[in-house]
Amino acid sequence: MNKRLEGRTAVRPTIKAVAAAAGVSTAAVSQAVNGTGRISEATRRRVLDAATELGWSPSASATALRRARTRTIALVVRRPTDVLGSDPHFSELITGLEGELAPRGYGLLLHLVADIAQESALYERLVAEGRIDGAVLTDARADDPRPELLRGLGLPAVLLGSPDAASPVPRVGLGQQGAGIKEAVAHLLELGHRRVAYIAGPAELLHTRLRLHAFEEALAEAGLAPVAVRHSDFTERAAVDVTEELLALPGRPTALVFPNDSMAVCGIGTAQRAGLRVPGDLSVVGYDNLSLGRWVHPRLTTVDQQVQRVGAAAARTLLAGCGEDVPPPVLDGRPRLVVRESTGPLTPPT
Amino acid sequence: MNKRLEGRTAVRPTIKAVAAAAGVSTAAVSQAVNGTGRISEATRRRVLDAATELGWSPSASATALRRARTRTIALVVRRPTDVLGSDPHFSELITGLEGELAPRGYGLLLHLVADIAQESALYERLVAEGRIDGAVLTDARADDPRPELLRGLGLPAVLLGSPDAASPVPRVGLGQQGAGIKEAVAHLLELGHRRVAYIAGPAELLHTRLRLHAFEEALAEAGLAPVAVRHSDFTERAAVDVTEELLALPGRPTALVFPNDSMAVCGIGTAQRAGLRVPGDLSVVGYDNLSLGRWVHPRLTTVDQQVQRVGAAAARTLLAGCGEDVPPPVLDGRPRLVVRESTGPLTPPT
DNA sequence: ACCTGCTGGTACATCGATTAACCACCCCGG
DNA sequence: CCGGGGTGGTTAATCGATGTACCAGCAGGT
Repeated sequence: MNKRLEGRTAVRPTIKAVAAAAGVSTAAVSQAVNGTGRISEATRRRVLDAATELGWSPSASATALRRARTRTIALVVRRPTDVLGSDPHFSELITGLEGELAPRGYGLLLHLVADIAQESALYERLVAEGRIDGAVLTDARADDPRPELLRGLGLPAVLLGSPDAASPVPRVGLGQQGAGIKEAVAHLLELGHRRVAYIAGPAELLHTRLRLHAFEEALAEAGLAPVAVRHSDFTERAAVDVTEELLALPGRPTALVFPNDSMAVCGIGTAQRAGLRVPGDLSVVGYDNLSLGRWVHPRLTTVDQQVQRVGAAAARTLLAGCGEDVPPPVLDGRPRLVVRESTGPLTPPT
Repeated sequence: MNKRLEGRTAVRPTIKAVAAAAGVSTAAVSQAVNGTGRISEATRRRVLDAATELGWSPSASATALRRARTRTIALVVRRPTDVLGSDPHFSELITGLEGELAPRGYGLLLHLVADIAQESALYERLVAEGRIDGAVLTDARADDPRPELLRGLGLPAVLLGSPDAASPVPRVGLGQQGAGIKEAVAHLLELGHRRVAYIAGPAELLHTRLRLHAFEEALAEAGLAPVAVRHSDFTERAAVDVTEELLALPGRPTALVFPNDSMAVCGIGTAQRAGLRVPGDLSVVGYDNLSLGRWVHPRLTTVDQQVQRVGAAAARTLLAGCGEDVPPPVLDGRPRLVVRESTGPLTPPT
């Protein structure tokens, strides 16, 4: 209070201070706080009181050093395509993760990288420095080097994506990944569409393949083939370019299926600019069920895949891998189509 | 290689192993790596070689314990309104921060909280545990308790917002915060609009006040007053509700100014659904220059405030506060209007 | 009286790195 | 031949918490 020279940094109390205040040894404090060892209820209470009195929490660095546990999980986002910005995916994922991590004292370390090589190098550094206890891998790809890498590094990890496939690390995701797209195609067919085009994500991503496969299969079951299939990099720019190209096609598609909602919204804008009515002349389907889609005009028909719940499940799996005692994640359900206004039957010009 | 029982976790090398490999003491290794002490160039190289050979990096926990420095910065996001998801703000901010933090070995610890009380409690815990070296405070409010709190805790911090005001912690942001809105109003007036309404953010946020004030001032200079001013919570839902209300007003506004782009997009959708043409019957201005806005129909007129650059500047300021030797941030410029298609003169129905 | 067993603690080594204090050695001038 | 001053390291204490090994004291059985 009346210290003349208030230091730049307030000195934080250590376990010693608490021990002194409670009149016990530091070992006793440790045991009282962690519930280990043999400590009478009376002294335990005395210690805890002293701790709150002094505002003491065990130093994370010291505990981490001693226990070789940092209570930190890494989430690395690749951003050549600025997935973080354009894709609501990540905010929802983070929300889901945090909901499970925070209550258990775990933190989420966020990093951005340019490509998968940088990402791998980053994991190696983080592990070498002992900065993290686990990692969440997003955007599973074919021949993904990361699961093998992390297994080799001995770092617990989960890979987001279809839970079916075998993998060096656990996979967490809704089952029947293709179900949403199949539903979307069925919906379009029912509306009378026969010329449907598909805008896919980057070819190297696993879910791109799964969904594309589902799309083609669903069409094939009706004896149809896609008017066109284009791969994209998830950017809004690509959405516009591809849409323009597809709309210029002879035998123009009457329905477009996009790999995410922001692209779908841009696709709608592009179609409207070209003088087409949505859905009168063109139906559009998105993916992810971004909240924005509920309010644009026309409201977006899209696929919901409950990213937030997947995030929560991923966190639990990871915590279990870190030796934490958590209830096993339950993840039922599958991606589901949400029908709104951007899909409909073709209507003659008024 | 031929170990029978490969442990779950690969044993990471320590400084001792490196010392042994290089034939020196651990002190020498430390000095070689940190460039401190007196070490000959020859042994230094030998040590560094041994380190890379073994794939050793100093343990973050041990270093943190010794140096009382974690090389971690906290970013806490309040999400009653899911700012993370709806606002591109955060992705850009994170991008800007990471660009400066990562090259210096700093990490970004991300947390989500419900309200400012939880946020304060979180800072106290993070500091008590010594988990972070600094914090980025977003969404400055009137009577913000956080700067004072963090100063009291001795934690370096920066507050994003107008750099003018005095504050217990440095503030980083573009100057002339109101400039963008003033430009927007001037633009609307020039287009002939006289009935302009303003949808503001939450009243307690500082930038809400600044912008609102700029808005009212700019109108007043032309001898006008706002048709209406409504506060909102940044959600898309609110955008729709407020827009519907304003459009039902007697003496309906001919131009709407929104506090962010996703709300503006929703506002446009709402107007269109009500049968209004944008911009023929209603002009709409957003804020943030979200990339989506470039592609919707009509393309969104908005205000760009270079969040990414602000993020970079914030990171530098913070790093300097942590004793890091960084070039001082330069942050010139001011928010600027980006005119696109969602604003225009009123046009008679065709 | 003496051993056993239990309760409730304490002393000390340890995790991995940093750093102040110290020292061995060599060169050189006097 | 000896002292002074570099050079190039080493030794040992330390950061804060944890956990093993140990010990004091006491009750009870014989």
